[in-house]
Amino acid sequence: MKKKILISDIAKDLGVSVTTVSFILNGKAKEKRISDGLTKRVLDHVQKVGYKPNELAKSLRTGKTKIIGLVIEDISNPFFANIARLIEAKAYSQGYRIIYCSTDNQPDKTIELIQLFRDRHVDGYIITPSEGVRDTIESLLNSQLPLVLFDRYIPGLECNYVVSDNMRGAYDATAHLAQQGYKRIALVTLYSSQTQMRDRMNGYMRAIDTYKLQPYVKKVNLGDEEQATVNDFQSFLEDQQPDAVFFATNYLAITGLKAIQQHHMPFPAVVSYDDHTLFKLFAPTITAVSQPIEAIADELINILLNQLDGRVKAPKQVVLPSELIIRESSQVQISSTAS
Amino acid sequence: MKKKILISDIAKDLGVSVTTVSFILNGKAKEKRISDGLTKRVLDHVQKVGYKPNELAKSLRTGKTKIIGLVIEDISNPFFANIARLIEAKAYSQGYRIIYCSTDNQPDKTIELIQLFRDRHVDGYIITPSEGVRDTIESLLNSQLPLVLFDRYIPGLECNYVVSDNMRGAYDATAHLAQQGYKRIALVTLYSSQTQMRDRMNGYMRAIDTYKLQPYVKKVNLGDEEQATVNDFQSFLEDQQPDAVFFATNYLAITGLKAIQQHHMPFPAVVSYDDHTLFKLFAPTITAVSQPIEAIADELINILLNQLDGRVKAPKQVVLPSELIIRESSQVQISSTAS
DNA sequence: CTGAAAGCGCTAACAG
DNA sequence: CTGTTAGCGCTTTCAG
Repeated sequence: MKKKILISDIAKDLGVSVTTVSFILNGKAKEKRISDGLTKRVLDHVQKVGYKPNELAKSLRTGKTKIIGLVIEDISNPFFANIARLIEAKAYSQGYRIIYCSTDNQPDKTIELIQLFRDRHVDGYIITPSEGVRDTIESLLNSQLPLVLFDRYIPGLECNYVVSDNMRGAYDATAHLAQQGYKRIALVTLYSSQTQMRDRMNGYMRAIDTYKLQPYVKKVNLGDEEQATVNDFQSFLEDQQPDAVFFATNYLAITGLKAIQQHHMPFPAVVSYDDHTLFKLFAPTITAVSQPIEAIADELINILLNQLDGRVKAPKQVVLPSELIIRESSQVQISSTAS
Repeated sequence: MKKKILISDIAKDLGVSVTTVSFILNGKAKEKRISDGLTKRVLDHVQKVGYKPNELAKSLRTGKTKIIGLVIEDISNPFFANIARLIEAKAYSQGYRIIYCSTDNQPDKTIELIQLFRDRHVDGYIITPSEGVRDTIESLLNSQLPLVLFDRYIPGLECNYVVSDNMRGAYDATAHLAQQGYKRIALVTLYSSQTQMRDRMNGYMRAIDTYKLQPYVKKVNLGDEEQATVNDFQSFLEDQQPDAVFFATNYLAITGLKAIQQHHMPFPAVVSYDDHTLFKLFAPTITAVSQPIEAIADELINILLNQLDGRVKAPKQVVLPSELIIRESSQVQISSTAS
């Protein structure tokens, strides 16, 4: 069961040179005009003795690792986990593996992780950039490393990315609430000037303008303890008495729902950016802006693979539409506590 | 920005030998009696020019990759994603990276993935074994590779594992339902003879015996399309008219809840094995058997690190208690459709 | 078609 | 304390 067979062993076994074996193993038999008979003989023997080339040596020699580095905000967030899952499947079918780390959206950690992947010579990068990593990304770009950002991008940086149409999604969500007759529509978002948050804010504001409403914005810290955030929400709800709340991410929505339920306050209308498996099971079911997860994953991996194949392309920047899935939580009229 | 600096470059720069530099870089300065002055000089210079050793070459040379292979059923399942998250953090702090793949619980894929990791010379393995992978695991064991299984184990195989006390958890859940006065308590589980499923079944049956009830068991296929499973559930519910249902996994519970809601049937009592962030927000809130995720992750990584450190240990088999979190869904008395 | 041989960059005997 | 050097296992010129 020892895996000690070397390419030289199999060359010796068959009385041929390692070069020949190497060529055959790397599919260059035809190109190098090696006879079909020999090719088959080698392949059969390799199969029989179960020889597996040492990928490490291969990588050292070729500079290719066949590994993609996935630098993601948080793998335990269903949105990211689902994307990771889809990317993994695609990558796998192309012979690439995934190595990943979660950044918690902390710049230091993100920078360190990217460096780590770089030390490990991953072939390509898929990254959700946190704030303050522009230099690091630029350095990757300068080194011509295949790279694609997602969920958010870095303004002004010529770079592949795949994001959803956050502005439009947020506009649609807010407009929908306005059309339902809600007057005090609040936005709950993060302290963050990343593009996805900024765009959701802008979409919200545009709808507020369109419908001539007043904005009510609550910002919270991503890192805070959940119960603190819950309390924070509750005082916001009490102070501002919104009759509808648009949450800028699904974990904000979840925390918000906790706040609402724990306090047994009148249930405001609710819309979440990002859907969640269970939102359709809630009572009431939760209206959500659903990002096209599959399309995002597809674009990501395609862009990256194209780069990896050396088809050097101009930066590709993809903005995919989100879909507003209207459920009960934005239609219940029981709670118009509007002034 | 080119990262082309070699260890020989820095040796040359400083007029010392590569050995010296290598020793210093690997923390063997003291051991090799290299002067503090020189050590500092080297370290400073390395810092200054930003030299990073090529990890690939290092790995090829030492046989260590500092990578842990995580072979998991499905990274998009919150239970696994959360464990992955915790493992990642621990591993990271010890200088290990994670490389992962999802198996969908398919034997072929699992075997292939393990082989892949092996080719890549990962230093250790954390695996949720699917059925039919005994030989592969044994081969890993024979090769003395650090390895720990979790969520389920392979009966009769002397091997590290970390699981929760599935039997007890299932017993507690079922007993709780019985104590609440439910008479027709159904178990919804998978077609699977893996240990975790088998033990949950056994726990259920023991409670059924204890309380002298009749068992009602529904098995479904993991791979089926969700809507098919939903329909399947519905006919089961109609046929058997259980007044309580114990779901053997949280995704079964979620699918089950969909079935119940879509059909607007009387809401039976519900308990889920595995908790879920949103279960406490449901109406009714969902009673669940909660696995000690942090403890599981801790044990996993500790066992693995101990092995990686060469502290060869006798196989360690850890069974952690689960906790029954009683919420509304197992107490609502509105729907005792008991015969 | 095939073989010899030069590395990829680093570690660690071994010999000063 | 330090330098020389032999590989780790594989790919890939460059000559046959």
